[in-house]
Amino acid sequence: MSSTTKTPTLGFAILAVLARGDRTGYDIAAAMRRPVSYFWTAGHSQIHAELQKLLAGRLVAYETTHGPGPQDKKVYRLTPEGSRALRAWVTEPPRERPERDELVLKTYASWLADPALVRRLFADQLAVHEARLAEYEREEELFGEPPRAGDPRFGNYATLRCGLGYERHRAEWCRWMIAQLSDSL
Amino acid sequence: MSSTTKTPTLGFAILAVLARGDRTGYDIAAAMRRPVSYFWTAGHSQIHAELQKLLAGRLVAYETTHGPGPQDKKVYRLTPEGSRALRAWVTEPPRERPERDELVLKTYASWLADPALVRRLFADQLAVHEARLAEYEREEELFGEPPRAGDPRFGNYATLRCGLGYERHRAEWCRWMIAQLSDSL
DNA sequence: CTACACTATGTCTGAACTGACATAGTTGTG
DNA sequence: CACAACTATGTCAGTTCAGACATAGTGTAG
Repeated sequence: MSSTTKTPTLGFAILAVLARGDRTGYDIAAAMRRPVSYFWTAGHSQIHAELQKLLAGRLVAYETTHGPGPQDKKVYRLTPEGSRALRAWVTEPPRERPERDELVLKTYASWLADPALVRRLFADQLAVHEARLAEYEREEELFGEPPRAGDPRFGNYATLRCGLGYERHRAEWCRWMIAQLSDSL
Repeated sequence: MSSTTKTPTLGFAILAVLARGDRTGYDIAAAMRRPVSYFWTAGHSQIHAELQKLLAGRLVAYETTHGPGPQDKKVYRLTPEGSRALRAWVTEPPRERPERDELVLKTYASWLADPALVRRLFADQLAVHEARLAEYEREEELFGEPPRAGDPRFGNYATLRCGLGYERHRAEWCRWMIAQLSDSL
Protein backbone atom coordinates (compact mmCIF):
# COMPACT_ATOMS: atom_id res chain seq x y z
CA MET A 1 0.00 0.00 0.00
CA SER A 2 1.29 3.45 -0.89
CA SER A 3 0.07 5.10 2.30
CA THR A 4 -2.65 4.81 4.96
CA THR A 5 -5.76 4.16 2.85
CA LYS A 6 -7.14 0.74 1.99
CA THR A 7 -8.97 0.97 -1.30
CA PRO A 8 -12.49 -0.48 -1.34
CA THR A 9 -13.59 -2.75 -4.18
CA LEU A 10 -15.25 0.13 -6.02
CA GLY A 11 -11.83 1.77 -6.28
CA PHE A 12 -10.44 -1.26 -8.08
CA ALA A 13 -13.46 -1.35 -10.37
CA ILE A 14 -12.59 2.19 -11.42
CA LEU A 15 -8.92 1.30 -11.85
CA ALA A 16 -9.94 -1.70 -13.98
CA VAL A 17 -11.91 0.55 -16.31
CA LEU A 18 -9.07 3.08 -16.51
CA ALA A 19 -6.62 0.28 -17.36
CA ARG A 20 -8.36 0.08 -20.72
CA GLY A 21 -8.01 3.76 -21.49
CA ASP A 22 -8.29 7.25 -20.02
CA ARG A 23 -11.78 8.41 -19.15
CA THR A 24 -13.84 11.03 -17.37
CA GLY A 25 -15.91 10.17 -14.30
CA TYR A 26 -18.96 10.27 -16.50
CA ASP A 27 -17.44 7.72 -18.90
CA ILE A 28 -16.54 5.42 -16.01
CA ALA A 29 -20.11 5.55 -14.74
CA ALA A 30 -21.40 4.72 -18.22
CA ALA A 31 -18.93 1.83 -18.61
CA MET A 32 -19.89 0.37 -15.27
CA ARG A 33 -23.58 0.39 -16.05
CA ARG A 34 -23.00 -2.47 -18.50
CA PRO A 35 -19.52 -2.99 -19.94
CA VAL A 36 -20.43 -6.18 -21.66
CA SER A 37 -22.50 -8.30 -19.36
CA TYR A 38 -22.19 -7.25 -15.72
CA PHE A 39 -19.25 -6.90 -13.37
CA TRP A 40 -19.89 -4.08 -10.93
CA THR A 41 -22.15 -1.07 -10.71
CA ALA A 42 -22.11 2.31 -9.00
CA GLY A 43 -23.87 5.62 -9.34
CA HIS A 44 -21.91 8.58 -10.61
CA SER A 45 -22.06 10.24 -7.22
CA GLN A 46 -20.18 7.34 -5.71
CA ILE A 47 -17.65 7.34 -8.53
CA HIS A 48 -16.80 11.02 -8.18
CA ALA A 49 -16.30 10.53 -4.45
CA GLU A 50 -14.12 7.48 -4.95
CA LEU A 51 -12.03 9.23 -7.60
CA GLN A 52 -11.17 11.85 -4.97
CA LYS A 53 -9.83 9.12 -2.72
CA LEU A 54 -7.89 7.42 -5.51
CA LEU A 55 -6.43 10.81 -6.34
CA ALA A 56 -5.38 11.32 -2.73
CA GLY A 57 -3.74 7.89 -2.79
CA ARG A 58 -2.00 8.83 -6.08
CA LEU A 59 -3.44 5.79 -7.86
CA VAL A 60 -4.94 8.02 -10.54
CA ALA A 61 -4.19 11.44 -12.00
CA TYR A 62 -6.09 13.70 -14.37
CA GLU A 63 -5.77 16.37 -16.97
CA THR A 64 -8.23 19.22 -17.17
CA THR A 65 -9.67 20.19 -20.49
CA HIS A 66 -12.41 22.61 -21.22
CA GLY A 67 -15.78 20.95 -21.65
CA PRO A 68 -19.47 21.30 -20.96
CA GLY A 69 -20.85 21.98 -17.53
CA PRO A 70 -20.06 24.32 -14.67
CA GLN A 71 -16.79 22.53 -13.89
CA ASP A 72 -13.96 21.69 -16.24
CA LYS A 73 -13.82 18.24 -17.74
CA LYS A 74 -11.33 15.94 -16.02
CA VAL A 75 -9.82 13.06 -17.94
CA TYR A 76 -8.46 10.51 -15.49
CA ARG A 77 -5.65 8.05 -16.11
CA LEU A 78 -3.86 5.34 -14.11
CA THR A 79 -0.58 6.24 -12.47
CA PRO A 80 2.17 3.60 -12.35
CA GLU A 81 1.26 3.05 -8.66
CA GLY A 82 -2.37 2.57 -9.65
CA SER A 83 -1.45 0.05 -12.28
CA ARG A 84 0.72 -1.85 -9.81
CA ALA A 85 -2.00 -1.84 -7.14
CA LEU A 86 -4.57 -3.13 -9.61
CA ARG A 87 -2.33 -5.93 -10.88
CA ALA A 88 -1.58 -7.04 -7.32
CA TRP A 89 -5.26 -6.96 -6.36
CA VAL A 90 -6.42 -9.10 -9.31
CA THR A 91 -4.85 -12.32 -8.10
CA GLU A 92 -5.71 -11.90 -4.44
CA PRO A 93 -8.61 -14.08 -3.29
CA PRO A 94 -11.92 -12.18 -3.40
CA ARG A 95 -13.60 -11.45 -0.12
CA GLU A 96 -16.92 -13.22 0.14
CA ARG A 97 -19.96 -11.06 -0.18
CA PRO A 98 -23.03 -12.29 1.64
CA GLU A 99 -25.67 -13.80 -0.59
CA ARG A 100 -28.73 -11.57 -0.73
CA ASP A 101 -31.22 -12.55 -3.36
CA GLU A 102 -34.77 -11.33 -3.01
CA LEU A 103 -36.24 -13.91 -5.37
CA VAL A 104 -34.68 -16.74 -3.38
CA LEU A 105 -36.11 -15.25 -0.21
CA LYS A 106 -39.54 -15.07 -1.78
CA THR A 107 -39.09 -18.70 -2.81
CA TYR A 108 -38.27 -19.64 0.76
CA ALA A 109 -41.64 -18.16 1.79
CA SER A 110 -43.53 -19.28 -1.34
CA TRP A 111 -45.38 -22.10 0.44
CA LEU A 112 -47.55 -19.41 2.08
CA ALA A 113 -48.85 -17.88 -1.14
CA ASP A 114 -51.29 -18.74 -3.91
CA PRO A 115 -49.43 -21.12 -6.28
CA ALA A 116 -50.97 -19.44 -9.33
CA LEU A 117 -49.51 -16.08 -8.31
CA VAL A 118 -46.13 -17.61 -7.53
CA ARG A 119 -46.21 -19.25 -10.93
CA ARG A 120 -46.84 -15.87 -12.51
CA LEU A 121 -43.91 -14.37 -10.60
CA PHE A 122 -41.56 -17.02 -11.95
CA ALA A 123 -42.95 -16.77 -15.47
CA ASP A 124 -42.12 -13.06 -15.44
CA GLN A 125 -38.65 -13.74 -14.11
CA LEU A 126 -38.10 -16.40 -16.75
CA ALA A 127 -38.96 -13.88 -19.46
CA VAL A 128 -36.39 -11.45 -18.05
CA HIS A 129 -33.67 -14.07 -17.98
CA GLU A 130 -34.47 -15.34 -21.45
CA ALA A 131 -34.30 -11.81 -22.83
CA ARG A 132 -30.92 -11.22 -21.21
CA LEU A 133 -29.69 -14.59 -22.42
CA ALA A 134 -30.63 -13.74 -26.00
CA GLU A 135 -28.82 -10.43 -25.67
CA TYR A 136 -25.68 -12.08 -24.29
CA GLU A 137 -25.75 -14.70 -27.04
CA ARG A 138 -25.85 -11.96 -29.62
CA GLU A 139 -22.87 -10.33 -27.95
CA GLU A 140 -21.02 -13.63 -27.86
CA GLU A 141 -21.36 -14.03 -31.60
CA LEU A 142 -19.70 -10.66 -32.13
CA PHE A 143 -16.50 -12.02 -30.60
CA GLY A 144 -16.02 -14.81 -33.12
CA GLU A 145 -12.79 -16.43 -31.96
CA PRO A 146 -12.43 -16.24 -28.14
CA PRO A 147 -9.68 -13.74 -27.29
CA ARG A 148 -6.45 -14.92 -25.65
CA ALA A 149 -5.59 -14.32 -21.98
CA GLY A 150 -3.28 -11.32 -22.57
CA ASP A 151 -5.88 -9.44 -24.62
CA PRO A 152 -8.05 -6.87 -22.81
CA ARG A 153 -11.01 -8.32 -24.68
CA PHE A 154 -10.39 -11.57 -22.84
CA GLY A 155 -11.74 -9.85 -19.72
CA ASN A 156 -14.92 -8.88 -21.52
CA TYR A 157 -15.32 -12.32 -23.04
CA ALA A 158 -14.76 -14.16 -19.76
CA THR A 159 -17.28 -12.04 -17.84
CA LEU A 160 -19.73 -12.54 -20.69
CA ARG A 161 -19.29 -16.31 -20.36
CA CYS A 162 -20.07 -15.98 -16.66
CA GLY A 163 -23.18 -13.98 -17.40
CA LEU A 164 -24.26 -16.50 -20.00
CA GLY A 165 -23.89 -19.39 -17.56
CA TYR A 166 -25.68 -17.46 -14.84
CA GLU A 167 -28.68 -16.60 -17.00
CA ARG A 168 -28.95 -20.19 -18.18
CA HIS A 169 -28.89 -21.51 -14.63
CA ARG A 170 -31.43 -18.97 -13.54
CA ALA A 171 -33.78 -19.61 -16.45
CA GLU A 172 -33.61 -23.34 -15.86
CA TRP A 173 -34.43 -22.88 -12.19
CA CYS A 174 -37.45 -20.71 -13.10
CA ARG A 175 -38.66 -23.40 -15.48
CA TRP A 176 -38.28 -26.03 -12.78
CA MET A 177 -40.25 -23.88 -10.34
CA ILE A 178 -43.04 -23.35 -12.86
CA ALA A 179 -43.22 -27.09 -13.48
CA GLN A 180 -43.42 -27.80 -9.74
CA LEU A 181 -46.19 -25.27 -9.28
CA SER A 182 -48.14 -26.57 -12.25
CA ASP A 183 -48.14 -30.05 -10.72
CA SER A 184 -49.80 -28.82 -7.54
CA LEU A 185 -52.74 -27.14 -9.25
CA MET B 1 -49.20 -1.27 4.44
CA SER B 2 -50.50 -1.00 7.96
CA SER B 3 -49.15 2.49 8.62
CA THR B 4 -46.34 4.85 7.58
CA THR B 5 -43.38 2.47 7.43
CA LYS B 6 -42.25 0.64 4.32
CA THR B 7 -40.56 -2.55 5.43
CA PRO B 8 -37.13 -3.23 3.91
CA THR B 9 -36.33 -6.68 2.52
CA LEU B 10 -34.60 -7.72 5.72
CA GLY B 11 -37.89 -7.27 7.52
CA PHE B 12 -39.57 -9.79 5.23
CA ALA B 13 -36.67 -12.18 5.68
CA ILE B 14 -37.38 -12.10 9.42
CA LEU B 15 -41.11 -12.53 8.84
CA ALA B 16 -40.39 -15.51 6.56
CA VAL B 17 -38.41 -17.19 9.31
CA LEU B 18 -41.08 -16.48 11.91
CA ALA B 19 -43.74 -17.94 9.60
CA ARG B 20 -42.18 -21.34 10.32
CA GLY B 21 -42.32 -20.98 14.08
CA ASP B 22 -41.78 -18.56 16.94
CA ARG B 23 -38.18 -17.62 17.65
CA THR B 24 -35.88 -15.30 19.54
CA GLY B 25 -33.73 -12.76 17.72
CA TYR B 26 -30.79 -15.02 18.35
CA ASP B 27 -32.58 -17.95 16.70
CA ILE B 28 -33.47 -15.82 13.67
CA ALA B 29 -29.84 -14.80 13.26
CA ALA B 30 -28.80 -18.46 13.46
CA ALA B 31 -31.47 -19.50 10.93
CA MET B 32 -30.42 -16.81 8.48
CA ARG B 33 -26.79 -17.78 8.59
CA ARG B 34 -27.65 -20.92 6.59
CA PRO B 35 -31.23 -22.24 6.68
CA VAL B 36 -30.59 -24.89 4.10
CA SER B 37 -28.59 -23.40 1.28
CA TYR B 38 -28.63 -19.61 1.25
CA PHE B 39 -31.42 -17.06 1.00
CA TRP B 40 -30.48 -13.96 2.96
CA THR B 41 -28.00 -13.04 5.66
CA ALA B 42 -27.75 -10.43 8.39
CA GLY B 43 -25.83 -9.90 11.57
CA HIS B 44 -27.67 -10.12 14.88
CA SER B 45 -27.23 -6.39 15.45
CA GLN B 46 -29.20 -5.66 12.31
CA ILE B 47 -31.86 -8.19 13.25
CA HIS B 48 -32.48 -6.71 16.68
CA ALA B 49 -32.82 -3.26 15.15
CA GLU B 50 -35.21 -4.50 12.48
CA LEU B 51 -37.31 -6.37 15.02
CA GLN B 52 -37.88 -3.05 16.78
CA LYS B 53 -39.28 -1.60 13.56
CA LEU B 54 -41.46 -4.63 12.86
CA LEU B 55 -42.73 -4.35 16.40
CA ALA B 56 -43.61 -0.68 15.88
CA GLY B 57 -45.48 -1.63 12.69
CA ARG B 58 -47.28 -4.38 14.63
CA LEU B 59 -46.10 -7.05 12.20
CA VAL B 60 -44.60 -9.07 15.05
CA ALA B 61 -45.24 -9.43 18.77
CA TYR B 62 -43.31 -11.15 21.54
CA GLU B 63 -43.62 -12.84 24.87
CA THR B 64 -41.01 -12.36 27.54
CA THR B 65 -39.66 -15.35 29.36
CA HIS B 66 -36.81 -15.53 31.80
CA GLY B 67 -33.59 -16.62 30.23
CA PRO B 68 -29.84 -16.07 30.19
CA GLY B 69 -28.28 -12.67 29.74
CA PRO B 70 -28.79 -9.21 31.15
CA GLN B 71 -32.13 -8.79 29.37
CA ASP B 72 -35.09 -11.10 29.38
CA LYS B 73 -35.49 -13.55 26.53
CA LYS B 74 -38.04 -12.42 23.93
CA VAL B 75 -39.82 -14.99 21.83
CA TYR B 76 -41.19 -13.31 18.72
CA ARG B 77 -44.18 -14.43 16.67
CA LEU B 78 -46.04 -13.21 13.58
CA THR B 79 -49.17 -11.14 14.12
CA PRO B 80 -52.08 -11.62 11.68
CA GLU B 81 -51.02 -8.34 10.02
CA GLY B 82 -47.48 -9.62 9.71
CA SER B 83 -48.67 -12.82 8.13
CA ARG B 84 -50.83 -10.90 5.68
CA ALA B 85 -48.01 -8.49 4.76
CA LEU B 86 -45.64 -11.40 4.17
CA ARG B 87 -48.09 -13.29 1.96
CA ALA B 88 -48.74 -10.17 -0.12
CA TRP B 89 -45.03 -9.46 -0.48
CA VAL B 90 -44.14 -12.96 -1.70
CA THR B 91 -45.85 -12.64 -5.07
CA GLU B 92 -44.79 -9.07 -5.78
CA PRO B 93 -41.97 -8.77 -8.32
CA PRO B 94 -38.57 -8.55 -6.62
CA ARG B 95 -36.72 -5.30 -6.93
CA GLU B 96 -33.49 -5.73 -8.84
CA ARG B 97 -30.33 -5.59 -6.81
CA PRO B 98 -27.26 -4.33 -8.61
CA GLU B 99 -24.82 -7.06 -9.57
CA ARG B 100 -21.64 -6.77 -7.54
CA ASP B 101 -19.34 -9.73 -7.85
CA GLU B 102 -15.73 -9.28 -6.94
CA LEU B 103 -14.53 -12.37 -8.77
CA VAL B 104 -16.17 -11.20 -11.99
CA LEU B 105 -14.51 -7.82 -11.57
CA LYS B 106 -11.15 -9.50 -11.09
CA THR B 107 -11.87 -11.51 -14.23
CA TYR B 108 -12.57 -8.32 -16.12
CA ALA B 109 -9.09 -7.10 -15.17
CA SER B 110 -7.42 -10.53 -15.42
CA TRP B 111 -5.67 -9.76 -18.71
CA LEU B 112 -3.26 -7.56 -16.72
CA ALA B 113 -2.02 -10.27 -14.38
CA ASP B 114 0.25 -13.30 -14.52
CA PRO B 115 -1.86 -16.14 -16.02
CA ALA B 116 -0.37 -18.67 -13.62
CA LEU B 117 -1.57 -16.64 -10.62
CA VAL B 118 -5.00 -16.13 -12.15
CA ARG B 119 -5.18 -19.86 -12.73
CA ARG B 120 -4.39 -20.44 -9.06
CA LEU B 121 -7.15 -18.00 -8.06
CA PHE B 122 -9.72 -19.92 -10.09
CA ALA B 123 -8.48 -23.28 -8.90
CA ASP B 124 -9.07 -22.14 -5.32
CA GLN B 125 -12.53 -20.85 -6.18
CA LEU B 126 -13.34 -24.10 -7.94
CA ALA B 127 -12.47 -26.03 -4.80
CA VAL B 128 -14.81 -23.83 -2.76
CA HIS B 129 -17.70 -24.35 -5.17
CA GLU B 130 -17.12 -28.08 -5.42
CA ALA B 131 -17.14 -28.38 -1.64
CA ARG B 132 -20.39 -26.46 -1.38
CA LEU B 133 -21.87 -28.50 -4.19
CA ALA B 134 -21.05 -31.74 -2.39
CA GLU B 135 -22.65 -30.37 0.77
CA TYR B 136 -25.82 -29.32 -1.06
CA GLU B 137 -26.02 -32.70 -2.77
CA ARG B 138 -25.87 -34.41 0.59
CA GLU B 139 -28.67 -32.15 1.80
CA GLU B 140 -30.71 -32.90 -1.30
CA GLU B 141 -30.57 -36.61 -0.60
CA LEU B 142 -32.05 -36.04 2.84
CA PHE B 143 -35.24 -34.77 1.25
CA GLY B 144 -36.01 -37.93 -0.70
CA GLU B 145 -39.29 -37.11 -2.42
CA PRO B 146 -39.47 -33.39 -3.31
CA PRO B 147 -42.02 -31.68 -1.04
CA ARG B 148 -45.23 -30.27 -2.52
CA ALA B 149 -45.87 -26.53 -2.96
CA GLY B 150 -48.03 -26.08 0.17
CA ASP B 151 -45.42 -27.66 2.44
CA PRO B 152 -43.02 -25.32 4.29
CA ARG B 153 -40.26 -27.73 3.31
CA PHE B 154 -40.96 -26.85 -0.31
CA GLY B 155 -39.37 -23.45 0.39
CA ASN B 156 -36.22 -25.10 1.66
CA TYR B 157 -36.10 -27.57 -1.20
CA ALA B 158 -36.63 -24.93 -3.88
CA THR B 159 -33.90 -22.64 -2.51
CA LEU B 160 -31.62 -25.65 -2.28
CA ARG B 161 -32.27 -26.39 -5.95
CA CYS B 162 -31.31 -22.82 -6.76
CA GLY B 163 -28.10 -23.12 -4.77
CA LEU B 164 -27.31 -26.40 -6.47
CA GLY B 165 -27.74 -24.88 -9.92
CA TYR B 166 -25.70 -21.84 -8.95
CA GLU B 167 -22.77 -23.83 -7.63
CA ARG B 168 -22.76 -26.02 -10.75
CA HIS B 169 -22.75 -22.98 -13.03
CA ARG B 170 -20.00 -21.37 -11.03
CA ALA B 171 -17.84 -24.49 -10.90
CA GLU B 172 -18.21 -24.97 -14.63
CA TRP B 173 -17.19 -21.38 -15.29
CA CYS B 174 -14.10 -21.81 -13.08
CA ARG B 175 -13.17 -24.95 -15.02
CA TRP B 176 -13.58 -23.10 -18.30
CA MET B 177 -11.36 -20.26 -17.04
CA ILE B 178 -8.67 -22.71 -15.93
CA ALA B 179 -8.73 -24.37 -19.34
CA GLN B 180 -8.42 -21.01 -21.11
CA LEU B 181 -5.49 -20.01 -18.95
CA SER B 182 -3.75 -23.34 -19.44
CA ASP B 183 -3.88 -22.87 -23.20
CA SER B 184 -2.03 -19.57 -23.02
CA LEU B 185 0.92 -20.91 -21.03
C1' DC C 1 -15.20 -26.21 40.86
C1' DT C 2 -13.41 -23.86 37.23
C1' DA C 3 -13.25 -22.57 32.68
C1' DC C 4 -15.26 -22.41 28.31
C1' DA C 5 -18.77 -22.46 24.91
C1' DC C 6 -23.27 -21.16 24.06
C1' DT C 7 -27.47 -18.46 24.65
C1' DA C 8 -29.22 -13.87 24.54
C1' DT C 9 -29.96 -8.80 24.01
C1' DG C 10 -28.55 -4.64 22.86
C1' DT C 11 -25.55 -0.02 21.39
C1' DC C 12 -22.43 2.52 18.47
C1' DT C 13 -19.25 3.94 14.85
C1' DG C 14 -18.02 4.14 10.36
C1' DA C 15 -18.21 2.53 5.59
C1' DA C 16 -20.88 1.70 1.49
C1' DC C 17 -24.53 2.89 -1.15
C1' DT C 18 -29.02 5.24 -3.10
C1' DG C 19 -31.49 8.90 -4.93
C1' DA C 20 -32.46 13.62 -5.11
C1' DC C 21 -30.81 18.14 -5.91
C1' DA C 22 -27.93 21.61 -8.32
C1' DT C 23 -25.61 23.51 -12.34
C1' DA C 24 -24.51 24.40 -17.14
C1' DG C 25 -22.36 23.84 -21.82
C1' DT C 26 -22.81 21.07 -26.40
C1' DT C 27 -25.05 18.71 -30.01
C1' DG C 28 -28.63 17.18 -32.84
C1' DT C 29 -33.71 17.43 -34.30
C1' DG C 30 -37.81 19.47 -35.93
C1' DC D 1 -34.28 28.98 -33.49
C1' DA D 2 -36.25 26.51 -29.82
C1' DC D 3 -36.16 22.44 -27.30
C1' DA D 4 -34.60 18.08 -25.85
C1' DA D 5 -31.10 14.85 -24.99
C1' DC D 6 -26.61 14.18 -23.75
C1' DT D 7 -22.24 15.41 -21.51
C1' DA D 8 -20.22 16.54 -17.19
C1' DT D 9 -19.18 17.49 -12.21
C1' DG D 10 -20.39 17.76 -7.81
C1' DT D 11 -23.16 17.92 -2.88
C1' DC D 12 -26.16 16.15 0.60
C1' DA D 13 -29.32 13.48 3.37
C1' DG D 14 -30.70 9.20 4.50
C1' DT D 15 -30.40 3.96 4.56
C1' DT D 16 -28.10 -0.31 4.93
C1' DC D 17 -24.76 -2.97 6.69
C1' DA D 18 -20.45 -4.91 9.05
C1' DG D 19 -17.84 -5.27 13.07
C1' DA D 20 -16.65 -4.02 17.52
C1' DC D 21 -18.06 -3.30 22.20
C1' DA D 22 -20.86 -4.35 26.34
C1' DT D 23 -23.17 -7.51 29.49
C1' DA D 24 -24.52 -11.72 31.81
C1' DG D 25 -26.89 -16.25 32.79
C1' DT D 26 -26.78 -21.47 31.63
C1' DG D 27 -24.99 -25.90 30.60
C1' DT D 28 -21.18 -29.00 29.94
C1' DA D 29 -16.57 -31.07 30.06
C1' DG D 30 -12.45 -31.79 32.41
